[in-house]
Amino acid sequence: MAKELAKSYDPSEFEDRIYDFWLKGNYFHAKVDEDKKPYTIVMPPPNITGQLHMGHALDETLQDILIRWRRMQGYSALWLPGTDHASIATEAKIVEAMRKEGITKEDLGREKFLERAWEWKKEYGGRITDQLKKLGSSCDWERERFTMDEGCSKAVKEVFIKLYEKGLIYRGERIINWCPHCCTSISDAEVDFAEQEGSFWHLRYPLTDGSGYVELATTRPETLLGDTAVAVHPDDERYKDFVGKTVTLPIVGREIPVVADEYVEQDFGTGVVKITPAHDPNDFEVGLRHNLPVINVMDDTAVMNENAGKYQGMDRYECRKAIVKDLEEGGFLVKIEPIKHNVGTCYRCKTTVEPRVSKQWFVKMEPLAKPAIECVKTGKTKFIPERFEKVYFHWMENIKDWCISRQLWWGHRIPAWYCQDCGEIIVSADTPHTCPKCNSTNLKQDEDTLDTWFSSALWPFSTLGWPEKTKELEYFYPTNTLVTGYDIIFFWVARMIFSACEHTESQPFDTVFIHGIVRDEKGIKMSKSLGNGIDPLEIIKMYGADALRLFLATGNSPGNDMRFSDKKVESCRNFANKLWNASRFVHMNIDDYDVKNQLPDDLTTEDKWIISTINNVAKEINENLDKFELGIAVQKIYDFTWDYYCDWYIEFTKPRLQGKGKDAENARQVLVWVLDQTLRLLHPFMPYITEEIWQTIPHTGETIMLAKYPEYKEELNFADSTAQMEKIIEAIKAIRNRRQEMNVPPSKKAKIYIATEFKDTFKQGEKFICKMASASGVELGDSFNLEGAVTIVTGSAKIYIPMDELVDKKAELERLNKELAQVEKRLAQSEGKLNNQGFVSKAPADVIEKVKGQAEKEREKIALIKAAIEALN
RNA sequence: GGGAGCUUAGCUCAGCUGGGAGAGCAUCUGCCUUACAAGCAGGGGGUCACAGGUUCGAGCCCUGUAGUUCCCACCA
Repeated sequence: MAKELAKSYDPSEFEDRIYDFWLKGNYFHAKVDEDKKPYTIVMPPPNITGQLHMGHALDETLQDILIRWRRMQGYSALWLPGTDHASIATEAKIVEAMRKEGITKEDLGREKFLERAWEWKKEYGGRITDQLKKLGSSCDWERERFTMDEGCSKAVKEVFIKLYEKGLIYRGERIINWCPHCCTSISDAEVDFAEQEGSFWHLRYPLTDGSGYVELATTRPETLLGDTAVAVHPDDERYKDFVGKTVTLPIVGREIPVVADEYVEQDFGTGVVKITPAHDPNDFEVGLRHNLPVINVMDDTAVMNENAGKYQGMDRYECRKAIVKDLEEGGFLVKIEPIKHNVGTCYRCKTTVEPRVSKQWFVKMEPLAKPAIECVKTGKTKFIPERFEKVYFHWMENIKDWCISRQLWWGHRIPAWYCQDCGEIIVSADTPHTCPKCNSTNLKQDEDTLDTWFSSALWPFSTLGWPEKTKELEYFYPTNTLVTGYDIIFFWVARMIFSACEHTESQPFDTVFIHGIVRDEKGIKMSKSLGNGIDPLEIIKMYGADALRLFLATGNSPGNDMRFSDKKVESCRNFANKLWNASRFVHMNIDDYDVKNQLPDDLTTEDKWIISTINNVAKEINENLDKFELGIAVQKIYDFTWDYYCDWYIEFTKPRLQGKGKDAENARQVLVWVLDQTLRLLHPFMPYITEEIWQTIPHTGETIMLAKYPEYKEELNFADSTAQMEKIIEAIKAIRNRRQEMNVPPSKKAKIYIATEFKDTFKQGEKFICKMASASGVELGDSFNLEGAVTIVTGSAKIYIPMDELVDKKAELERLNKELAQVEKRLAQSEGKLNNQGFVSKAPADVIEKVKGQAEKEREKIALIKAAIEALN
């Protein structure tokens, strides 16, 4: 550790060194310690394909603040890190790399492909965690996990089998969202709706008996090939006679029934809907109700299949064009109407999703959702801010079954085998060798893997050893705080809650602390495609991790988005520099002495004032942090450091430090003690700079990370001294103000006369007034009669500055009159309240007292100003 | 269609349970005062979107309106 501080603040000089120091000291490691209370955060695992972005930086910063704070408070604070295998994203990356080599997944085969994937993971999977370290994240790296490691895989199998045996996992033919690009099913949550320009093709389907036709409209004419009915509303008078008849499907020539179904809205369009059960979720339901055949007309890549007749082999959009052309030629096309409509797209690749009937595995959600709703309703888990609970309830209460199978190779393979002889399904953790039903050995495992979120849903407990009853699980679980963005409440938070309720009979965490997203300077969401992302690592290089962290913590309120701003990060860096220089000042004054980091017995008024102030700040900060008001908390330390410690206290010590005796020694001790407290308060927010400085000042302990977090102590509360110092500061400010208004150069000193009843207070403040308000001397008295002096009135004193030659009498009168008007206005307000019966009878006593006091002061001030005006005239 | 957030200084935003509006940046003025010009001191700048209501008292609570952002559902 450095013994002295460099001349200027250069975070790049020490941040990496400090992080290594922490790692070497093993300070991030949380032990099962029955003498301490546990505090646990599991990190939302970033994708192994990920690159650190501002969203991570925010998420990590908030978690690190909480964990460092609790650790300093004496908790056994565990921040458990890890990464997610991200099946779709990772598989896509590897397939893409292979494509460049000219090979496909199929060329390679499953095993070889997985070998490659694991190679890739080995090579790049740690990149994101290395980047997290730059932020100063104090995660317990010894406990780092991966969603596909042995333990997590075991948990996944356990859960799958448990749910299957309970009948909560089933396999069935349902309509699902299919991504033709990723070639896999995706869950409802993974579909993004995007508004697109499209068309309404109005078509005529002739009645088979030749008695006319029905007109209907579609946005996807190519699905006509899979139509198995047209539907009308049962009450629709217009089509009453049509129900039961058949129409002949244009081009195809298939005879399909006209059915009546409540699903159809009479008022929309013509009131007739074509029914394509294989390619539309609503139509699928209609099909079930009317026993309609399901004709799938596309293959995995959305290319028309053998059921598409002459269109076979065409891409769905090619087919659309061809069909429209044929319909037009056949006289079936009435008109084309341009429309804007929402189209489902794959959240990973943005390809338009094709709804499609397919055999998949599902989780039956309703029985799982119930306890999960209860969990939040009863407050076992609460959201911060609370409004997100509404979002959560709405989703949970309207939940549909979860499609969990994916046609991918990278992921947890579904632990189900099919007997090739009798069709029996065997779900088992270990590979079965014979069919329990027919004893056949001809078994084949399901080819599919599970949705990535299936394993992430178990993260809070699978990472602690579940299903084993480990001592870690016993001690650290349920976890305390989950910190994440509102954008993954459905994907992840909700699923963790119902999984925990089902499998651990407990909430996974007691608080979900939700934050917003970091937007760019213009308020636009940062995205790869727009190229407006800002790389946190670049910002760290430029300003330091502490500055970035301070920026992310400041001005950020729970659940709200924030804008990135270079300027703000810069001003945060400036704050770091301020702290750095204040510390250098302290060093200048202690390095040649043997200074103890403890408070002396005899404290001056200003010592008591600064001690009392930071003592109360500590109290408020702990309260704010308890309520997850991180932004407010850090603002208070910022203000204390800059506005109290630097601007005033350090200045107060300067005259004392000139001296040699006990007073100077005491000042040195208080300077160090308050700096130490400040560094501790600030440490969770700005860990690097606080450690770097702390190591250079007198301290006990190895690291500030394990120093006790300051808390309020009654014996350090000095209300009287605080009131006294406030009087002096008010006077200094008032004098400075007047001097500047009159353009008096700082070099010109003037004697100050103070008429006050608080003579002791101002006697003590004399040296400060001289130094900080450019006074050559101070004279105290009950009243002064000074011709041509400038008069300043504060709440506790009347101050005169005799500077005849500088006083512009007219301007001075003007100023005094202006001030008089202001104070009179104030007084009118105060008196208005006091004369108001309602106020006097209903307002709380302390408020009434306060207003009375104000009115009193205002009257005094008015009298003084009037006297000053009198004197000038 | 349903729901949520936001609207406060020129800009970006804080403002915790209702009790005399704040910060950073920008701007203006004066300062190289030996920790710091990444700084010091001081100033100017606000009908807290609008309209009602509750209250002794509203930036804060209630109702409505407008603008704006987002989420959910999805209509063929």
